[in-house]
Amino acid sequence: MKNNFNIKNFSNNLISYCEKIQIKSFEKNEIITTYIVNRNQICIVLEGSADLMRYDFNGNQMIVERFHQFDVFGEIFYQINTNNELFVLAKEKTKILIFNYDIFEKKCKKNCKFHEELVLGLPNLVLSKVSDLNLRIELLSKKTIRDKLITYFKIISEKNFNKTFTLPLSLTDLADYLSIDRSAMMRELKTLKSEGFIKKSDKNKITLLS
Amino acid sequence: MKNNFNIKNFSNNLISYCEKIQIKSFEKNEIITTYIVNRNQICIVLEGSADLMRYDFNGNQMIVERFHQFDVFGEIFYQINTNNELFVLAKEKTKILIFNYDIFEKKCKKNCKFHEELVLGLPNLVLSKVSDLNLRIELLSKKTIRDKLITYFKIISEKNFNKTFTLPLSLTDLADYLSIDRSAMMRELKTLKSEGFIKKSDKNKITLLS
DNA sequence: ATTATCTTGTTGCATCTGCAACAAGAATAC
DNA sequence: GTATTCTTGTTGCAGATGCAACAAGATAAT
Repeated sequence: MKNNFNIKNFSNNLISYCEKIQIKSFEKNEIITTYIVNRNQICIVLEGSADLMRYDFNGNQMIVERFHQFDVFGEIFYQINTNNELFVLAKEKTKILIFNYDIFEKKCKKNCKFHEELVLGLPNLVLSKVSDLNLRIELLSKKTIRDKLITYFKIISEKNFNKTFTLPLSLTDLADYLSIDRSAMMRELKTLKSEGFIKKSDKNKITLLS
Repeated sequence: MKNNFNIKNFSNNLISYCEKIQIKSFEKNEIITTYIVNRNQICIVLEGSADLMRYDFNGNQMIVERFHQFDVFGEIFYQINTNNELFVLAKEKTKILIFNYDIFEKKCKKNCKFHEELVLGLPNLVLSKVSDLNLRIELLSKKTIRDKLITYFKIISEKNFNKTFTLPLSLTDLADYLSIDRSAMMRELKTLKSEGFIKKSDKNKITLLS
């Protein structure tokens, strides 16, 4: 976006550690962090993926949010405590960049370039996080499954500059993302297909026709 | 939150203008900004309120987001262009702080304190924006109107440290915020009342009983 | 003071959607 | 190579929800 910070290069070039920034590795199903203790912690996924999980008041466990490479997360983004237990679970072997929000205010002793780059680069990551959240809100705000799907497909299609595209999510995950029942989604998908709005080749390859 | 930047004091003390930061006033129904031209513009509501509006593909106009005092907005938060025309409309007499994202990189000529404070303070505003968005996503993700309402009430109640609270929104606006049909919401409200989950005195005063 | 507008409140109805339950194919683990 | 898990696909059904339409009270505008 606006400046040329690139988290990928950044993490690749990370040789000499900054004392305020850690990189930790997690095995599948390990807890990366809980959202009770680490109020000011910010994390960035370097490799792998993780789920933010909640035990809600009925005791069911659900996925609140999914984090993939270069996503930013942390309790600092969840100021309002809904009394739910939130924690982040590694979905696979995962590498996480961990630091505290105070890196904005306090320079590290070495005054390292690494630290400085992160401070400059983080805003962009947060901005793109906001964008993602806004996008999801747009989708969740649509009242029907049909509208959710059509809007989602349009966006993916525009992103790929192509009417035909492979979904970046499994259909199961897509239903979760749109917060709709999977079977109801499959039904609507079938209707959209039969009405000629979309074509569905393979499993997750879709062509917008309208 | 983490540092003691306070946008309220900040804007009150704004006497000598920074060349990179503007304050503009708008009358009711004036267009504050469009989301086509001003890609890197960031705005903060100082007084009044405004709506982010969209003309969607069916031609209907709808409110995408509502901004109140000290809310941050701008096209920069909407990276993915859905080909919709987005613009921000003043709902009343409104005062807006306007600047460009590049204030992060480029200091102004005067090197003024004002500029510096904003750069330090903006991250907090954005973080609380992210919090708000996450909260809304949590609500929108609930599958039933009942769950949306109960979760919303719990949050407001916890925020106010009180089982009894006055809704910060009109019921009409609440339905919009939760993206549900108002009449269906009224129906559910009545059910919740009759089942003893809530008490509803006045119009917008609610007591959680469960 | 009198409109005009906005908000709350209600109902009937059609249909959309979640849920449960199941089956088959694909991918992964051991 | 076989078992296990995950994903896609399908259906019936009951209940939830959106929509349309209306009425009355509250606010705001002139």
